[in-house]
Amino acid sequence: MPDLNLLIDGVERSVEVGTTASDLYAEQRDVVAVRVDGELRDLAVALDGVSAVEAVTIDSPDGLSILRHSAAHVLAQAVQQVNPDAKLGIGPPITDGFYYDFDVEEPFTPETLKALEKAMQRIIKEGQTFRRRVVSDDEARAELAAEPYKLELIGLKGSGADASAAAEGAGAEVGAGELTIYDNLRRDGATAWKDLCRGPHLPSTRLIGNGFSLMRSAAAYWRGSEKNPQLQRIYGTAWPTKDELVAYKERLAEAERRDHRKLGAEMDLFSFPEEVGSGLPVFHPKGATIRMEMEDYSRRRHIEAGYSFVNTPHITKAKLFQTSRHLDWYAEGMYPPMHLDEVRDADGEVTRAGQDYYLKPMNCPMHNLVFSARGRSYRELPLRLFEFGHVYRYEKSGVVHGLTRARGFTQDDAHIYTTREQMRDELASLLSFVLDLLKDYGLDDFYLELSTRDPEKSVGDEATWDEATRVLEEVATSSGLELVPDPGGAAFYGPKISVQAKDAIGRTWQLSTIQLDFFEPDLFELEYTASDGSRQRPVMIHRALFGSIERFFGVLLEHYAGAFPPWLAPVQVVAVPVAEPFNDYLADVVAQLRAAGVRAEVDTGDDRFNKKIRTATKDKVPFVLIAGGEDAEAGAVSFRYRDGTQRNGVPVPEAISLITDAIRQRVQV
RNA sequence: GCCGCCUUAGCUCAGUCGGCAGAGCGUCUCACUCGUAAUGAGAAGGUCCAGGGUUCGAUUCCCUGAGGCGGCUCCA
Repeated sequence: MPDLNLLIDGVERSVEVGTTASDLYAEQRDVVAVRVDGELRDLAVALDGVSAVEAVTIDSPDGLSILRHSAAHVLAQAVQQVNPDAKLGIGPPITDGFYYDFDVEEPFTPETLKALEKAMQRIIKEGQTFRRRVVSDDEARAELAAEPYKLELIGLKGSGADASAAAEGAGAEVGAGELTIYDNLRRDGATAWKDLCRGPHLPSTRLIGNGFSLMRSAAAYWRGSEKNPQLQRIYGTAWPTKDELVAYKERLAEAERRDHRKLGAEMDLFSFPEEVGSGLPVFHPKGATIRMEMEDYSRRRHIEAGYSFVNTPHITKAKLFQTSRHLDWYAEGMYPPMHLDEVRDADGEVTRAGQDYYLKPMNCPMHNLVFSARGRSYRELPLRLFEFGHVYRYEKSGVVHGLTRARGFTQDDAHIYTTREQMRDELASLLSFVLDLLKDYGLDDFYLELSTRDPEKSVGDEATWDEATRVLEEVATSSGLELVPDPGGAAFYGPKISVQAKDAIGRTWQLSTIQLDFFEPDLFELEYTASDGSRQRPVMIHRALFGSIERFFGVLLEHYAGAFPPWLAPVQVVAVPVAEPFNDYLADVVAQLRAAGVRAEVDTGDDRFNKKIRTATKDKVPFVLIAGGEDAEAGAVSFRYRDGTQRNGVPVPEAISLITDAIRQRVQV
């Protein structure tokens, strides 16, 4: 009696009434769930009344999320096994893994994580099944009376609010439609554990197998607000196979090897002296050399693109940041003021009022003052003011992170003043300028993000925001790159496009930002004289390309894993004599290289030849030049590259032009 | 800022159940050293993050602070 007709993986078929998806895919072990009429469901779902069903395999994005979400449930079961007093928060899948939040008396330790992993292993081996059960709000409240956080989630859902908006990850618990509880059933049918959950889940815990691992514990605010209590979060990862787990851990290890903080110390590039202060880097000679090259090339390109260079102080009176509204909006992100010039008499009475000076967190107010230093004509626009401007932001102590989140850093900051008519063309050419320049530093995989207005945190009228947003969107779209929306991500004064770049190991970094600003020109009453003699207000574009030089330095350091292309490498050539008698021969070659502007050194130390090769290789020097008797007699040198390949007997003049060409063309070797 | 962990030689890390502090690498010295990733020997190097407390005695235990790490919140 084949009386159900439906599309199965796109093929029209007939099945008996009462057939479930797991009947359908009984032979396919990698199918862990199904999409019925577009909705993800457990394999146990009956197909009555269904018009289309598709398999969800464990290695698909949906399948991986289901695997990880089920692993989170197993973790929670394990935690409550070990500690029955632990209260459950939420436990969603995330990129590469999952987490689960718990309210517990004592935070988790690495030892408890190990014990929990063992407990999870036992649950997995039991082969528990996940059973979905629809409950009413009241039933759920009764069953979960001992779980205060779950009750709160039920309340949120009841209030009609979007649960996923109310708490990141909460959507995985209560979803939008009916409320469901998932029971974990032992093989004898007994309920081992249960959790409020939208599902779907794996058919059996066995599928989590050997591919999971608990990674770390940390505190996290309940429902993501620092006003709420902190729960203890356990992060884990889960993969369909052990091999994939191992590969994932290897990716993490590779990222750790490339960590710019580690490479920065190893390669003697920069440090954060405790005596200076948290988040305030100092650059050592080699690091400063890389910076210099980064900046010099950028300067040259900016000159070619018609920018004017300015220089402004690091510190200014409070008035300037009152005008710019920074003190209204970001005072807590700024270093506290220095109160200067106050005079008191013998009684301690103020006889001359002092005033507050602030370290600058942004350069734009200063650049506005350059604009308004004299009358401006439409003929000067677009006026592009550029500065490597050092700024200071008082980042919270817990967020400071190497060069990527520092308290003092240098923006490659430009402010472009245009007419409204010029704005669109200027933005389009600006975006291609930005992308071209980033490519020259070795990054070439980009996407764009469009950050739009946050009504809670913005100045100005909606119509102006709409216009600005529309123009940015058009420019971004016409670049042909992928455009990802970032609603509410804009600064208070205008929407922005940000360029996200992927590095050598696939991580994305937010680099350049291009920000439209219709409001600061008002605040500073900026004006130019138009062709008809009227006074007009310019539009302002904020633009940082590296974002911060320090941060971009860190990104490049990790991207290249320290092996910079020759033009950026702090030491471009190390000359290694085969034995001491050839020191002078190589000193002469190095002198010629230096005369050609190459950063070259001879290793005249006491180490033996092989050790010198090893040292140069570990220092990631792009060109190692070797000479012994053969080379010296032929007036030649031999190249050894970082990967161990050789090019022997190259005549010195040819070697020099080979090196200088590679530097000039900014190629990697 | 919040939670947890950490801070010992220039670097990476041992160690001391409270009793004069250790290794490898690096540095320095001497000898050795002619073809592509570690020659050997010796030496120097420490307020065991800082301040306070407990103790006959603190690098070790307790408190406070600084700095770092992993998250959370934040990131103009």
